[in-house]
Amino acid sequence: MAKTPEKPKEVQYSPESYSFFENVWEVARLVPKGRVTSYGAIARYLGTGRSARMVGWAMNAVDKSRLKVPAHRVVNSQGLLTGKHHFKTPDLMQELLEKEKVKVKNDQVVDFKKLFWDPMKELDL
DNA sequence: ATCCTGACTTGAC
DNA sequence: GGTCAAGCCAGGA
Repeated sequence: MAKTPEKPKEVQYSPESYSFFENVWEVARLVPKGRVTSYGAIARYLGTGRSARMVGWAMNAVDKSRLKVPAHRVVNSQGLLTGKHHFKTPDLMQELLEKEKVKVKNDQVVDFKKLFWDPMKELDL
């Protein structure tokens, strides 16, 4: 299957699943070393579907929550380090990735497709 | 309360 | 391969 067109299904935005941010952090923390994932993948895994922006927002909240989340392993669907500018230093994200043997060229993850870690595929396997 | 912005994604042109 | 516009929801002014 190439891909699923779409199917938002029911968005579980119940008071119970209000821990959206926590879920994001949890999933992000599950990303293996040397792998990367995308905001949309996490969002979809959580069932939010198109609200991938909130994932990024959750990352911003990470710093506030003092939780240890490898935000550098989360990039956009293109494999571009869009969030690098929000790190302590703009180059920190790339350095962290390179430290994990992830090659980054021109703010873009090399072999992103290969290193891509899909929570839905890996966790729901 | 409204309005604007944003670490995004996808479809259409 | 590009660019443009719309959908998404939470926070800050």
